[in-house]
Amino acid sequence: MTLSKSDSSSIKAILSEHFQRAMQSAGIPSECEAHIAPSKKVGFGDYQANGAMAAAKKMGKNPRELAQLMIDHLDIDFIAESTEIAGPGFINIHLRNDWLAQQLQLSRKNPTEALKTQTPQTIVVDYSGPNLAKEMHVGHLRSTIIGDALVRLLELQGHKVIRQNHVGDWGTQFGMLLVELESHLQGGEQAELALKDLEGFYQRSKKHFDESEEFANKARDYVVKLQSGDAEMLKLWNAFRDTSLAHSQEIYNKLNVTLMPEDVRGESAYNDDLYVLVEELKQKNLASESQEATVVFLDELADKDGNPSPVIIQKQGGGYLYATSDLAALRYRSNILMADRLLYFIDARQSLHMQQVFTLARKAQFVNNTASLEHHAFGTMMGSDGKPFKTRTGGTVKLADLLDESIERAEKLVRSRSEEKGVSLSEAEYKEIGRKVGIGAIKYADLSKTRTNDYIFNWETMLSFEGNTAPYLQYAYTRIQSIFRKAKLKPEQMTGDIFLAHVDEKTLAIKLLQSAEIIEQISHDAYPHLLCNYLYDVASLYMRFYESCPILKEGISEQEKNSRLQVCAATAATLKMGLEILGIEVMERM
RNA sequence: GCGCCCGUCGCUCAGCUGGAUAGAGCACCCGCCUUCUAAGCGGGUGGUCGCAGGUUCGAAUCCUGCCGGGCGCACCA
Repeated sequence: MTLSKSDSSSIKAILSEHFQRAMQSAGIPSECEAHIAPSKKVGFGDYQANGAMAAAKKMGKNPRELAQLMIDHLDIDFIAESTEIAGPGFINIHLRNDWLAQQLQLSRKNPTEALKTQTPQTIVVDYSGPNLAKEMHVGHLRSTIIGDALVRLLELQGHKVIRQNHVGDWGTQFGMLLVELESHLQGGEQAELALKDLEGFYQRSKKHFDESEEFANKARDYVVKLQSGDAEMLKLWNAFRDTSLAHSQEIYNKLNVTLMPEDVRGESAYNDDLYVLVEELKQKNLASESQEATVVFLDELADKDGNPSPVIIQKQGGGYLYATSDLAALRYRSNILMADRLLYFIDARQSLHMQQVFTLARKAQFVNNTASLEHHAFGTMMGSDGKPFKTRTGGTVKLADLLDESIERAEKLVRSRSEEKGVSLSEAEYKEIGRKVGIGAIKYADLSKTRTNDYIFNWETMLSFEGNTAPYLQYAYTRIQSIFRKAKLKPEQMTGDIFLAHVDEKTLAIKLLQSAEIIEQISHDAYPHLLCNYLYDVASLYMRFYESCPILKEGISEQEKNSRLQVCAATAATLKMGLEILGIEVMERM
């Protein structure tokens, strides 16, 4: 039998299709599913089909007998060496070693082919979005790295991905910032220098605003001038914006995040759309005046008593709010960027707001009917006390400081470990490894937690170098590299047949062949922790294989050595690909 | 008050489109380095899955109600 393209996508897909076919021939109603899943226990085969019980229930038959009937109609000899019925009607499937070996060999030739989507889409991803008035802090970490992981994953699948960094570069606060900046520039100072400490600059201008009536009045005046397009103001604003954006870019570079200056499209970009947008909403009879503001009442989000949910789109005095610019951005992304999916990686506290904006955009037909609007919310980073992560003195933790501390701690750990082992690396190597491990640890600690939940930040856990951490995965990778160095071979050059003789080889091979399933799932649900868990499984199974299957040692035949080296190469490739999706770098040694 | 999220070994977290004996790391105990990096591997101790009902052949997972914690609910973003 020849396998179609979709057939070859994953073990699960192949088994599902064949079981479905068998169930059909066995006269089982088509709405019944095979429910194929990897087995959780060693004794239960490699995969299992759990659908017989539900189908038997529906048909009023004995589940074990029905399972037998399914097996009788099953044609999976090419992939499975045996099947057996267990318990109330589980079908345990034992996969063929030669088939797995062959699949692994195929995947070695073109590792990313199985990941490619059959239906490429245009996907706009909104993430990071810092407020340019202040320095980036820990609160920006999750949006930035989760969004970036999804962007990388979707691009790997072959989608057209458009990054949108919706920075806060507009609004009343810029009045006071521009007044403050102007006084610095008039004193002959360069913008870069004046804004070196962005946080301090913000605090000082806030202080002046609060304490000086004259300063405050000037600030209000500057806002009006800026928003009406005054050239002097724009020049000042651009100086501020450019400097602040450079700060963010520095963080992105350090974090190994793919956002670039051209991905920035901030609130200011929609300034000219806001008036028009509000007028349109009025004309469509969606917006009305209420308590001197312009408000849209959404019946779709009404409470129990039927009170509609209010969304203010223009406040008293005519100012616009973030709901208004979010709507403008939504329309731009759907109509101009032609997005099939619009992904938002924003704090869970914005859930109601996002729901309102999405509902309103649909109602006003600002977005294409078929476009998928998705808010992928996430929880908060907490300190060891279970409260939002703060400095010892209760202040906001700057992202730059957090990253620097992590790099410093990681480098120190790498050095002390090397000294213990008597290994000595060059100064440059220590720096590079420290950076990769430090950044990797901080990102992985975050990405490996379920996105929607709050999580507790802990230096010791994430840099303990044990368990489900970035360093563990990086270490597994370097172990493999070390073998190839010793064998004087290159992983990518390995060819020839693979044999899966040992049970630990087989288990690892099955796991390696599951990467496409995982990637596919994450592309829908946007849960990077699934990838982390998968990679941890891969690394753990590799470590086990490493212990039980000697590769370069005496008494190993050339054929076996070559086969095992290919298993190593496949593992390294999977680890590297997975870590690259997460934006975590690997190294040759550590 | 209404809405959203969460409650799983001592700690940090998986598992939640219902499936077999609830998993992992840390901590604790016992083993494994003259051979591919011991930042590793194997084994063990430890859990009435917040509580109570319900649906089901089967519930940590679905439904209802409580208890406990976090967050959000009109002019900041």
